[in-house]
Amino acid sequence: MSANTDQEAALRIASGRKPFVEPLRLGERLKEIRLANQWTLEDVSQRTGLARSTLSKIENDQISPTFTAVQKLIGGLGIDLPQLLSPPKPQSRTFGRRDLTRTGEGQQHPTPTYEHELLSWQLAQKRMIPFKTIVRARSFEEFSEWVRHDGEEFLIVLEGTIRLYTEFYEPLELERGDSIYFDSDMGHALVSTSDHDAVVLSVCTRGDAS
Amino acid sequence: MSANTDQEAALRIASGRKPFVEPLRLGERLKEIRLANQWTLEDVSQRTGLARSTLSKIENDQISPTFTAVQKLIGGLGIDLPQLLSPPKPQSRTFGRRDLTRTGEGQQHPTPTYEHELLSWQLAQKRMIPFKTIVRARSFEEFSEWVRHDGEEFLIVLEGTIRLYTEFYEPLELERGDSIYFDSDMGHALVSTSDHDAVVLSVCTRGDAS
DNA sequence: AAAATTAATTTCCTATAGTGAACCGACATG
DNA sequence: CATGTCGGTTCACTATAGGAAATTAATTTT
Repeated sequence: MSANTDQEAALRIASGRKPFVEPLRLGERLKEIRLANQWTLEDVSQRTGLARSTLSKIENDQISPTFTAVQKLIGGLGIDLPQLLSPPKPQSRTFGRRDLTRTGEGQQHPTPTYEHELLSWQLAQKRMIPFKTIVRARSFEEFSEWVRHDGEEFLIVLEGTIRLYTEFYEPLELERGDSIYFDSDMGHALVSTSDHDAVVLSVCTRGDAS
Repeated sequence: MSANTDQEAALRIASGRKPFVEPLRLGERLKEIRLANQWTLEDVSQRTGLARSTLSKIENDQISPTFTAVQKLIGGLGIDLPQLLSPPKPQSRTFGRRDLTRTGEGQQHPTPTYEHELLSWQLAQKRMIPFKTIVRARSFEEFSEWVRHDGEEFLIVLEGTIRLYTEFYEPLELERGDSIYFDSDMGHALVSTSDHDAVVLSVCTRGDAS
């Protein structure tokens, strides 16, 4: 009866997947905030304009609130989203999260020029995004635009050799084992200079605020 | 026809409340992100598991996505909530940093059990610390204490096979190509289970305090 | 202890989010 | 120009979130 957790769990089991600490317990957190302020469901209902029953169901993970409902919550309770989402009790941690990804079991994201495989994708709230990329492109001309995203990126060549183009600099030839660290809001692009496709591992930082 | 603004406004007036929450146009922002990456609705559908039609309606503020839908969005697009909610960023820097490290040219830090090679060590002010480690240890007994440090760690096996011990969990056997992401304040330790030394690549987050 | 009070849950119904399929331009290609 | 096909919107339908009221659980009152 829990909102979407069952089917997801089923999926996870079906696909032989493991641990995963993921879905941030929004309901739990809401209840925590409510109790901390000694509010009753009725109080919160007054403040947010949501029905008591609805609030109860949200707290018990029986429904997944619509985004407008979430907005009413944060508006009515005078909190902000990160507060509502941040997992309860960040300080006194008595456990740790971990998420294993076996070779080839990442989340695949194919594009014409690259083939990305997102690693550790089952773990939410990460500060880094790791992924493997198969580099198909063979010439710079295949790109219409620079790749560009906030933050920093670390990259190491796992297979083959590549040429890394970056804005403001000369292209670099990277061989297997070579690595590079750069500001990823600087335009960049990769091509394989091997006869076969090259494989690189990247780790990006993720914009914070939480 | 707009997803929630009308009723919310009415409510606010009726209850004499002040508008805390900016009426953040989630749909608009989503479309922005989608176009910035040159994704079609179909692409996003693939990544998130949401229907094309649903995405279209979200973008046009015809529906208010359920929170599980929002989670699928941020999961599938590899972004986080603040990013999805905050309006576009001022951008365009006029330079960028980069630091190349050729194979074996990192800064060496030998210890009895591990041999660390710090990568991109010439670049200061990084948000991530990448390094290669040659794992010499062959049994858990060689450790007197858990390794433990603030933040998060991503690790992938480059050569050989290892066993990863972590607090709170069972040990894991990792083969070449397998990777794992974990909270590094949770105690952890590595041993090689190959006949030769194993090599792993790690990336740690850096505490913003230091 | 029964009755009254208060807070959370559950029920049952309605409103709406989510889906697949059909539908529309806008561009190709023959 | 017919004929694809590609990206997006709309439609008809199903699944589920949200609300009003009944139910349950726990306290307090008399």
